Amino acid sequence: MLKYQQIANEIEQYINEQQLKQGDKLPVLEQMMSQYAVSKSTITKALELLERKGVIFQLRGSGIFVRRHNRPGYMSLFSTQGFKSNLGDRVLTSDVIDVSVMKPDATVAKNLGIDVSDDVYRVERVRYVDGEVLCHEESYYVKAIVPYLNREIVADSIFDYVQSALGVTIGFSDMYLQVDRLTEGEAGYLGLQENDPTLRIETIFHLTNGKPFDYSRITYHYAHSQFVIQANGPYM
Amino acid sequence: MLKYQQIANEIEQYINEQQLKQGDKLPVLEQMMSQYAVSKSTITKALELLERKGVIFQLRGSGIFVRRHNRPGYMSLFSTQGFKSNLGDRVLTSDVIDVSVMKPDATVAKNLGIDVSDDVYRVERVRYVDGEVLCHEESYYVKAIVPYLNREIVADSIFDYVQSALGVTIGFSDMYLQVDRLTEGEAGYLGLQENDPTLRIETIFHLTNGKPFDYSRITYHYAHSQFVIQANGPYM
DNA sequence: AAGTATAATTGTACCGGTACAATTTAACAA
DNA sequence: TTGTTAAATTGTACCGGTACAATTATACTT
Repeated sequence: MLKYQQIANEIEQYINEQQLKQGDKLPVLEQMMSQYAVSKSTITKALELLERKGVIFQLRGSGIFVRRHNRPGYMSLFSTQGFKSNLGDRVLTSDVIDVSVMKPDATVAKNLGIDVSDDVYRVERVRYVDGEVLCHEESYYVKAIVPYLNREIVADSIFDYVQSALGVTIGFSDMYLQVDRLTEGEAGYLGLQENDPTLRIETIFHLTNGKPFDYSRITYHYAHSQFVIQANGPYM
Repeated sequence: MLKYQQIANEIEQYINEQQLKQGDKLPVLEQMMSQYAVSKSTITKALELLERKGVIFQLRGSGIFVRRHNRPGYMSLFSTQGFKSNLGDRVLTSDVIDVSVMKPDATVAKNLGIDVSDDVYRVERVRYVDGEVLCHEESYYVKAIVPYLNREIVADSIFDYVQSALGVTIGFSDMYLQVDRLTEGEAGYLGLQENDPTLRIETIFHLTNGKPFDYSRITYHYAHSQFVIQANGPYM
């Protein structure tokens, strides 16, 4: 692991262990430099990472401060989207409904930038947090990139698998949000009524080289999905 | 304006003017260095800014490439949240319902980190994109930080005003998302029916020094609000 | 006590450099 | 042609430095 990532992790761990609150001051840059025995720019990169993550904010002339939002119940939108799993102490489980190889329809092919004759894995799941229904997910993986999946892998974290077993690294993703009403089928999976409100998120995950490899449609249970996004400045 | 911001702007402008598409390659780092006559680290900072904004992605050993999402109809979630106004060519207007000074209730005071005896501005608006109802907004500004507002200012962009006229700079914000049903009153403003689905977003805007100065509750028209979020890597 | 100028603190912008890892291209061999 | 190896390309990590702007603390005045 890179130095600045390692340092960022240690600082975050320190904040959690010491149970620091919003506004609490961290050691100054110069002290961190000597503590971790690295140059200023390395510390700066570590802090920048934490700033983007919403863990700290920096104020020139003053210091480095802890940033915390004040609503414990809310999940980070990105944590439910394959990213860093900071659901805290909450447990994420899945019911696997389908894992199969198939040909994509026109919409799926377009979103994945492939041909309708190329193979994809189709995965359908219902996901739970602490036993409560969170969402229904239907996702498609480019088989040329993810050559093998099974129910066991899919029951756990697919992203951990492709990352560690296949050495595939996720670069960026485009998420499309929309509020809508549930169809009858979806309502069944979520234990709700047809036409109940829902948040639909379609996401296209790209590798670091820009190639799409996963297109997923998620339908959230409106009562069990409260999200937080920590944004930075006018320049985000 | 800072060098790296200026360069970032020029690069983005170049991409738009040349109508570059997803995957198109930009000049290499070294050429940019000589073109703008700055050091490598300055170019790197400019590119990093654009990467966070979702405008480019960089691939070591290969080059710098244009990133574009492929759904023209969708608005960036942050552009409707006071941030960079890249709604493209779409026009944002407002009906001002209320601008008044008052004492906050307990909830508002808590979210703004002030006392119920402190003054706040209350602003209520209905917002439109290209004439269609987008959302109903109710927001509260700490009067100690924003000492004066009127209907004219509020009809335009409040953030531009506080930024330019008051010299106040926005640091970061916490956004809380939730799907729910409309109340009768809200439905009236949005031209919808009671119990129709809606996206509610509460946002707390902070200054660079970490002090909250704006707490707003926005209720979106489900049929006219489609959002895109361009996220970066597992480390966001 | 309250304001005002001054100095110390502290993070950010920017420079210029070395080493390196990932990718692409070129050269080569089967 | 096809696969393999080597070399060139290209962005990233990390170092160490100077200058500076924003904040905070101090000393000084009134």
